[in-house]
Amino acid sequence: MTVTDTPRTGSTLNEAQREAVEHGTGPLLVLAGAGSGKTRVLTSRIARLVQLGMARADQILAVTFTNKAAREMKERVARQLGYEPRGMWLGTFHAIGARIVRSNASLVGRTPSFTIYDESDTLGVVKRLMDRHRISTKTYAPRLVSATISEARNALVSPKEYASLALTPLAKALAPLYAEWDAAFVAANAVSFDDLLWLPVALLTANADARDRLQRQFAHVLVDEYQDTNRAQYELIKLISSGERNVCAVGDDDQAIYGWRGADVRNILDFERDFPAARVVRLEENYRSVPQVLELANVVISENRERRGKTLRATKPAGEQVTLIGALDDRDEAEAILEEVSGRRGRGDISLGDVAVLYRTNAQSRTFEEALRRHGVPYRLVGAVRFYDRREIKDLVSWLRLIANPSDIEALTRAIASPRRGVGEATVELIIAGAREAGISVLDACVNEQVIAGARPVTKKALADFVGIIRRMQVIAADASVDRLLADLVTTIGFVESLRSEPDGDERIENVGEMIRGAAEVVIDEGGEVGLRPLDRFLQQATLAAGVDQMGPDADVITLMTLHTAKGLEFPMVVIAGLEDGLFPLSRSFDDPERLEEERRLLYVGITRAERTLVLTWARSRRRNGELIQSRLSSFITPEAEQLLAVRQTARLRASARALGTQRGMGRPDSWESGSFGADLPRWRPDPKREHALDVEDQSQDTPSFATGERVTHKRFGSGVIEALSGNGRDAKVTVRFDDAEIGTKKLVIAFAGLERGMD
DNA sequence: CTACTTTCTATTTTT
DNA sequence: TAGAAAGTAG
Repeated sequence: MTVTDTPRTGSTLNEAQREAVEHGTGPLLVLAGAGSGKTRVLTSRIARLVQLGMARADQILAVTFTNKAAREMKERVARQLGYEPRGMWLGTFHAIGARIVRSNASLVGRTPSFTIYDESDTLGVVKRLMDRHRISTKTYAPRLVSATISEARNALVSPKEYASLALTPLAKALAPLYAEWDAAFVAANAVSFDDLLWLPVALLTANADARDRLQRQFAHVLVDEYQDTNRAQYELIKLISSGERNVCAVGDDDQAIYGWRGADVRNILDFERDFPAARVVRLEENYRSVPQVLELANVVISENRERRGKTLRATKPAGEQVTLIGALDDRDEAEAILEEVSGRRGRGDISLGDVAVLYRTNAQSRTFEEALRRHGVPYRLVGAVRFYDRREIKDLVSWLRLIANPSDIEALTRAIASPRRGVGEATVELIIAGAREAGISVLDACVNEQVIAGARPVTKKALADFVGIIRRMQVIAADASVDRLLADLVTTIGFVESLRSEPDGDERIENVGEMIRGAAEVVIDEGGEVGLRPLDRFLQQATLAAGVDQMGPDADVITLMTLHTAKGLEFPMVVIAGLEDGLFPLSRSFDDPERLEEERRLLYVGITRAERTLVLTWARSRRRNGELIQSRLSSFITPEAEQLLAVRQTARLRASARALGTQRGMGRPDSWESGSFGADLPRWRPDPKREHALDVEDQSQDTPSFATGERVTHKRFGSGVIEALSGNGRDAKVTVRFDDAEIGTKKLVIAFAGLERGMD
């Protein structure tokens, strides 16, 4: 597998690419269509700046979204220069943010050994805050609370502003909680993901010295995937670059897929307004995909209204037509995909390593995994379960975190319970509250007589032992390597023994070994940052490295991943599965045009990953959350799009449709009976409005037929959108999300609900 | 305090 | 369906 945008035209740049690379000073926006060589432009530009002496390496800041993209850029710059530049700041937004926070730690109330809290740690903070504010987790789900505050942070809304803007009951309830947000994190000497952006922005806004220093340091700022920047990221870039104004932003508004995380496409749409006199360069020549793929991509994305407008031009010769396969259910879909792959493999067209199966939700991967395992086809699943998310690994990381940062509350609650040592929830809460009141670290609180006065002697003993181990490890951590430290730790706490008695114990023990080995191999890239223990670097690396980054070396195996994860990658053969209304696009986006457009961009991203072969699939019924739901082909496949496709259906879908037809005496066009396998299959045009299988059954039962995404009206609940269908005949049910938020989502038996089509 | 059972509920994407 | 939360027994 290869990564991103490598033009196959040799070493020369095309005219637009050269214009971008050779642009001198002042703001530059590169609108780079998929596969148009944007990484190449970025790296060539950096190399050129350095080579021509326009900037020293340490005067360049280059920001990406993923570690993988950062690593890729680093390698390619080095290759083009012929040596590895020293002192360049090249990393993800979050890594750069962490660096800024660390070098100004005391200004934001932290020490340089602060912990970066991941999502679940942050959720722990939220739960504790909710508890303290007497907000029931039943009224507001902690996840919702966490997401709401995250949204505010990413939009740079301070607790004060939030309180004054609070209108909804949720916002009003949350305002006092958000007011204590910073204190809670300061107490734990921790920082959330969002705060890795928020704190640098706050710091650079308030502190002119720090701002001047960074502005003077960076003569050139380059930003990759600019369309996915959120408010905080945008502001950070502006703050750092307003000195020299040499900003080069590269992105593609058609590939903006992170709106749900606060990204704002307007950042790229309004670039010229934000950076006056900006030069804009468009890269529209695609070096990646066959024209058939690009044509489909163009047709699909042309439905979107909010875009700068750009059409990909193919440079490759014509290839294979894009295929659309309808399947009976998700298992049938997986089998069909395997057939497509093995057929082409048998002909020698592709190898397994050339194939990626992309899907909307992680849950879909299971069916594929089962099918692949059944057939003994090797695969790799990217991104779903991160190594560091495994329980045993998280436990060990918690120990390490507590060694590095004795104030880390979330780490303490985890580490103290693994292995079990007779200290329970009640005692832990006592310690946390005590630490807060006394203004001491949670670790110190464990052995503070006042704090643990109420605990039983056995518990006190257990606590003393626990603290003793951590203190001993702290001494070791001062200069030992992380793998040494880990090995010592694992022995001291008898971790392996404690795992042995558990289910899957062997696998977990195996993972522990892998972690120790991994720690030994972690290349600590100092990047000019000094004065930190190996432990601190290791921990940051562990939390900021996501699934994609752990993608192993190329192997001849099928790759499974979500469409989001696939951004920036390319494969000779791509399968996009689950093209059904309600799944892709997800039902939640049906009534929000902006969300729907984002979903469509996601499909565009998926399509443009394919170099030669693209297969789209959908299943008429699918198991979701333990229930069989019926769907129709995604409305993203418009009639115009469908004209570009070779449409087929699996044998099982045909068989079932025919059976239904005869059984119920429903006639079908003759074309259904012709052909049996392969490319000469009859064309079955699934009319998005009418003919899908559920209709056939339902009509015979005299119950009205509905489809996901359809608008309906209920006598009492008003109008809403159908999210899912389940059961059949008399038991057929619909899940309807009503417009009235108070009513929410309800599951109704069609036969009794008296639903009417459309709005009232 | 822990280990077990039962109940509930919520389902997107991730740095 | 699976994972978390709540409840129960020892």
